[in-house]
Amino acid sequence: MATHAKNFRLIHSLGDQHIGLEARAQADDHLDTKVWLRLLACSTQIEQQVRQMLRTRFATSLPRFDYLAQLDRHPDGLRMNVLSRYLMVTGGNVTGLTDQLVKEGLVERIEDPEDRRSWRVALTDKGRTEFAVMAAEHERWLIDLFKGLPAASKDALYEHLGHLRVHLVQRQAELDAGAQEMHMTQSKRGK
Amino acid sequence: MATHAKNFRLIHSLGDQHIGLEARAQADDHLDTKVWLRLLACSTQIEQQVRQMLRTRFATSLPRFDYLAQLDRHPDGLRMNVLSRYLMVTGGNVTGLTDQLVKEGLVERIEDPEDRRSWRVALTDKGRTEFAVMAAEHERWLIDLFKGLPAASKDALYEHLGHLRVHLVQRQAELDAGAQEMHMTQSKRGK
DNA sequence: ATTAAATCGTTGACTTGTAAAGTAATTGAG
DNA sequence: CTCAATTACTTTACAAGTCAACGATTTAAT
Repeated sequence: MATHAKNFRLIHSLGDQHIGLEARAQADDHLDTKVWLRLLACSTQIEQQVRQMLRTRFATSLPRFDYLAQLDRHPDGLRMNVLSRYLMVTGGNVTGLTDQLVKEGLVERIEDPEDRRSWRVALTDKGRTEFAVMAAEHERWLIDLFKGLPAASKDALYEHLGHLRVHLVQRQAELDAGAQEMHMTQSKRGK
Repeated sequence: MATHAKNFRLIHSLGDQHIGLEARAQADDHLDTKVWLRLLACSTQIEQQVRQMLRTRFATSLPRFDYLAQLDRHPDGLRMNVLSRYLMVTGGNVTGLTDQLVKEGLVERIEDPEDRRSWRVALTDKGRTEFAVMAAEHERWLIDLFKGLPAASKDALYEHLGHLRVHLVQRQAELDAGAQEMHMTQSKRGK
């Protein structure tokens, strides 16, 4: 059957040198590099599928979905500042997304009485309702995507990605601290 | 010391509900969703750092680096078609990147005598030389980034991400086959 | 109390990505 | 052989991200 033949060719190709972004990882690459490329390949592939589904099913995008998801966790709203850190994007980007979502009536900007520079963004009722629908379906997509992967693999991935996450946050903090240190010594040099 | 205090706060916050994109994963989310969000968070975080380094050290970007990396693996060049699949981006995007890299003299378009629709792109000598420098440093960054993560975690990640990758390719093939099937039955409906 | 520095959100110029439509060349069914 | 479908790349319009510079406000050092 055609289906089977195609599957076979694709699966078999995993034994070869070419599997997308990972192609550049070969025997001569360091393990760290190989882990990173494999991580990136998995992430990109899932991302593409989720993006596609959000577009076709809800005429929306992953960044918008992530934005709403963060606000959904914070019924009192978030300062744009904080939101940009959670989303791991720059402030300018959050400004743009906020403009869109406000225009669509899913989100509102609320003045912060304590700091007049600052805005707080929060879901509107409409935003909360629409997000709930999308989130439910989003979860079904993922369950379907992972269906057939052994539970042990999922557990192991969850576990070890957790370690990696902690490690990365630590490294980031070390870097930030180093930059901070450098900045301070530079400031005091004039004394 | 300020450094220590800052580190402590950041690391400690991992026990709380907020660690970036992963914030939206909580107890009520399905394991599959949590694995995905954690994967995405790790991937994004590493990506940001690599992007930053490529920019400050080499005034270039991750997409350009990935593009050159693919060509470096293929001394005879690649059809743009194939390259876009390896990079997991659309053809239009490859056209744009190619234009840039050709203008910068890192890459050349070569006519394909067998198919006049088609181009083959390959590294120039300059491109090959410059890429070698970047690739070496890129690897050092990653080694540094992963330094301190237990080797066992790296191995486990590499292993399990491999399973995930195979699984995703299979699922994708099933989807494609399904779409193909549907397309065929539609075509034959007129018979 | 003054003022320098840091912070908050916005803006603008630019890059990178997508989707959809277009052009040109190739393939294949009848 | 012919013509319809497919394929390869390009183009266009737009979404989403970056960085750097800016005005307004707050913080903090003197």
